[in-house]
Amino acid sequence: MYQIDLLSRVPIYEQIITQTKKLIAAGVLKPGEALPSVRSLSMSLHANPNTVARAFTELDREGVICTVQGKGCFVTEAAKQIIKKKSKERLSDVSALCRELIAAGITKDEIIAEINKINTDAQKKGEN
Amino acid sequence: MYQIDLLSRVPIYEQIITQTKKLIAAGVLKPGEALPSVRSLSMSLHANPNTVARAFTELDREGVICTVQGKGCFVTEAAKQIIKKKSKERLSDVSALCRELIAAGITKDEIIAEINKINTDAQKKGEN
Amino acid sequence: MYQIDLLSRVPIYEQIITQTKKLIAAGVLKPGEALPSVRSLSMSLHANPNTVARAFTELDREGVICTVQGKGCFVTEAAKQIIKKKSKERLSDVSALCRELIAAGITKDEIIAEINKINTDAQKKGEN
Amino acid sequence: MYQIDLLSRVPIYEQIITQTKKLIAAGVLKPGEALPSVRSLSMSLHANPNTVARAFTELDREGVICTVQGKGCFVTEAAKQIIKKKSKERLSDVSALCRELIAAGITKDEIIAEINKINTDAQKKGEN
DNA sequence: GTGGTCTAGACCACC
DNA sequence: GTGGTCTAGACCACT
Repeated sequence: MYQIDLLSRVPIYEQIITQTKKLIAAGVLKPGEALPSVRSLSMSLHANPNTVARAFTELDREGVICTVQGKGCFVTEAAKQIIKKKSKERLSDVSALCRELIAAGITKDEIIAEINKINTDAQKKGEN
Repeated sequence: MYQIDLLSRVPIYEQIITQTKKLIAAGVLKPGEALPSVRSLSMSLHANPNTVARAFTELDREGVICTVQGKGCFVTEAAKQIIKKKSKERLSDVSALCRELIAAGITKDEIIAEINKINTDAQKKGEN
Repeated sequence: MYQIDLLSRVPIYEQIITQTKKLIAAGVLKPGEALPSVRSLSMSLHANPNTVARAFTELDREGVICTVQGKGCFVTEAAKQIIKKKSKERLSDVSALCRELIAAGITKDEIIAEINKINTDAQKKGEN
Repeated sequence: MYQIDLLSRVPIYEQIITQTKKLIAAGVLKPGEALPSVRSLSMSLHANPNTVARAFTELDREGVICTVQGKGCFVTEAAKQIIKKKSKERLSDVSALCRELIAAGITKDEIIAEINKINTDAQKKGEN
């Protein structure tokens, strides 16, 4: 289910957070459904249980999942909504990155052309 | 000349690299021209000379500046070209970031609208 | 494992880079294997952790090792290949040095004789 | 007469020393002949007079030239001989460099092939 | 004056 | 535990 790159410079716990959100946004993990346990996930990802736990703690803090002592973690009803809202805030990251490229001589058109290359299949998956 | 945020989570040396490239791309620093000395820049930025030196070393390695022992660091003739080329490679970062947002339910149009907003700002700034 | 001359005019970090490559080329450090940690190596070499870290950063940049945050540095699969390729580029250094000696009156034969002397030593050492 | 690369990582004073020796070995500068003055050479090389003076001081120390106060610097009778002797000592540098390459997987034959590529014209020039 | 290297020791993020 | 960043201040080589 999860695709983690243990060698990436992106922290593993962050990759788990991103992947989990992607799975929820895509409808693979539905509200009320249980996430894999920390122990099983850490084993299948060859990651440290602490690392997985850290990711889940963060997702819980964001309200995307809720942790039930002794039972596991479950996707909240509001998960998709929260994820979309958080993502909207990240439009400023896109903005900042593009500003930088534009300052370096890349044109607006080149950037937009790159974005238009993105497979629209992804849009279908993400649709509410 | 430089605008550094000492409290940012972005490493200072990286900010110096980015800023320098921006100054070169904007034509503030021209080919053949000397950069501020490591010592003077470190003082004006309230940063450590080592931190500035690290940034300059990296810029030298990229071919954007050329270091001359005992004389200083100078913008290379190919600097602008190298900066643009490096930036083009980063279009994939934009793509990856946008894919992520799209997967979370943001539409391409929202992203492109955001970029169009930026662009008009950048055009004004680019007139310096 | 490492043999560093702290008094040499060759920078310590460069000696560490060279030594590490030598250890990999000789098969002492194998692909996938972990290098000594920055801290442990710096202690055993009586060098500063920063100096060792600088060497490892450079080796990572060259693709010879791969750094994993919180876990350590590991020899890459392509390490030997990269090392050999980099060394081939340095054949021009040999050429330049020899040209200089030839210009000063040393004959090619004297140089080649010197190299043949080395080679037999190296073959013995290479059996480790 | 001199060909100096002001941007090279090789110190300028060292380049001047090497070039001077090369000119003497090639017979362009003959024993008893005067070298260009520090002032004129520094101007033609766009180098600092101190830098040229440092090179000449070193050449004087080695016995390759002799400095006559108020008259200039002159090639000594023993110059060629001294240069050749010094160069012979540098065969160990070739040795060290080659050892390194061999340790990295380059073969003796590859190195010798590279050396044989060197234009033998250079040998004629260097001949006593 | 310039940049290059190194040390000592700190703090952070990640696993 | 690991590596990444930064500071403070030193010493050296080069111009």
